[in-house]
Amino acid sequence: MPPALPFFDIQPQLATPIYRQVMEQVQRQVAGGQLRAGDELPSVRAVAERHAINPMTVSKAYSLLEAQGLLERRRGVGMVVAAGVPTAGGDADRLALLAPALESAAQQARELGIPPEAALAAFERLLHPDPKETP
Amino acid sequence: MPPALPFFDIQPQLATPIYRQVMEQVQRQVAGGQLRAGDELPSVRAVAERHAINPMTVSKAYSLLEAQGLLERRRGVGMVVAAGVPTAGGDADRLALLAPALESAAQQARELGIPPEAALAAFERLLHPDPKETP
Amino acid sequence: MPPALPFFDIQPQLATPIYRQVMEQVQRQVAGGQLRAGDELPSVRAVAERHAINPMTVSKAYSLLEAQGLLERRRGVGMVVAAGVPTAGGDADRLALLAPALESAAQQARELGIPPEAALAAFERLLHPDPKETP
Amino acid sequence: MPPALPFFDIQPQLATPIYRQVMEQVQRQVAGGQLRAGDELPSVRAVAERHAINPMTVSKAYSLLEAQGLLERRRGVGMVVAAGVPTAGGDADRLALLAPALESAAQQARELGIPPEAALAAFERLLHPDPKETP
DNA sequence: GTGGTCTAGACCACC
DNA sequence: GTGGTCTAGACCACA
Repeated sequence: MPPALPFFDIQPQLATPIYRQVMEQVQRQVAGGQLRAGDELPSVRAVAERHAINPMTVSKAYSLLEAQGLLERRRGVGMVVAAGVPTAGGDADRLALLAPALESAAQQARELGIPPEAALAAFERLLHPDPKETP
Repeated sequence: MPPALPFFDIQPQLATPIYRQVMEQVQRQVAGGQLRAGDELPSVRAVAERHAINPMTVSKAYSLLEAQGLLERRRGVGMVVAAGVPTAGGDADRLALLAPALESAAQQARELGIPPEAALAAFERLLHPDPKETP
Repeated sequence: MPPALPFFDIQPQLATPIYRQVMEQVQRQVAGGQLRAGDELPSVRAVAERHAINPMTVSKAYSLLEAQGLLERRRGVGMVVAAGVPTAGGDADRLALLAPALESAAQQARELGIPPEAALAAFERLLHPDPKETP
Repeated sequence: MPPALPFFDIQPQLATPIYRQVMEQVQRQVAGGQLRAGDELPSVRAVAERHAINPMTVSKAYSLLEAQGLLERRRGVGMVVAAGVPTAGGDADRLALLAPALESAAQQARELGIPPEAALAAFERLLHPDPKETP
């Protein structure tokens, strides 16, 4: 039982379509180990109501993840993380998933003429967001 | 004379539309100082042929940049970086342009369960890509 | 240029959802060689109008086939059979695609107590449907 | 006494709903003569345990067959094949029940470009599955 | 012209 | 309760 699933972090104003935001977050949470084989996902309707979006949008995300083999449909129960999925990807796998975002950021830094040290410092600040949130 | 413009780095398979890839790269190169007021841009036709994309796509990007005041149309010459454009943004400005990419990468790293040090190390490797390119 | 694409054979009254009927027919026509790498598919709107179904239904089929790697989206052009797809599957591949249908029919024949010869004869009649259509 | 009922052949991963798989198999075994008027069916609970499915699913199938007049509920005994049911349909009736499956297979063979002889041969192989199972 | 996304709502099917 | 399918229609983005 996943205790208090944080649902998802949906931002409709982004260029990335909502259904893709859902897909990518599930993919990363599976790769990161927050979601493991057999874990249930929040129901289509629950997610839709929570974020005030259309159930079909959520359903689309889930269906595509099912087609990818990441989720399984349990009739009358809902969607669960597929059995064959490794509990957590190796470090290399996870870094591979992060690579595109880092490459894009690095290219932008270069185009902006920002020195590597400055870019690194800014990134480090974002990685340790708010120390006082863990009392 | 812009010394051997590297044209652009166009990837049609990305979700980001091609005309936006062009726009963003010009914007960043101007902000970063690689492109300065008066510099010529490669012709629409040249860019289109080089990357096997539709000339209308390049033209659309240039036109939107012109509407933004970043480029100017010089009769018989082509597009040049507009006169009023500051030679290079301040450090804060440039970091602000980089911030969204870094935030996105940081969020992904967190969701993937990648420790900050590993993410930083990977980023650093990408920021110093190939030492022998600077002879 | 595929000369006079026969579109698809859609039967809304079947239990099989329409989007699956489309998917399966494309898959089989690719495996059978009627559709080859680079061939264009009829546009979403054309198919929808032709069969009086909703464009989204067709779009869903195409999108899933794209996710499978069988189709590619050409921006502003439409969907084409993906480049990496083999011109026609080997005989074994094609028979493998046919197997489930044959197995199901064989099981039903057994359950119905129909002797193999009778089932075979009935099948043969259906495989040579209408000799006078080739004048 | 039905001699060692083979229960059913249930495949939850198929698109066909489980209760329909049960219904169709009973219908065909009655049409084929394997099940005759008065024969007992395995209990709901037994079927459910045997195939690890929900008892309500089996019950639904039985109830629908009862509504069709194919089965009868005998107090304290369970479901039996109804009295009025003909011992076995005529050959034409049974072939009519098989026809849809054969038509579907024939269409698929055509779309796959499989020559009739090859399809027939494959079908024949499946109809004579395992000679040594009849000792 | 092309496909993509999202909505609102209906109805179905399964468990 | 669960997800699936389809519709009608709007609006966007790309080439």
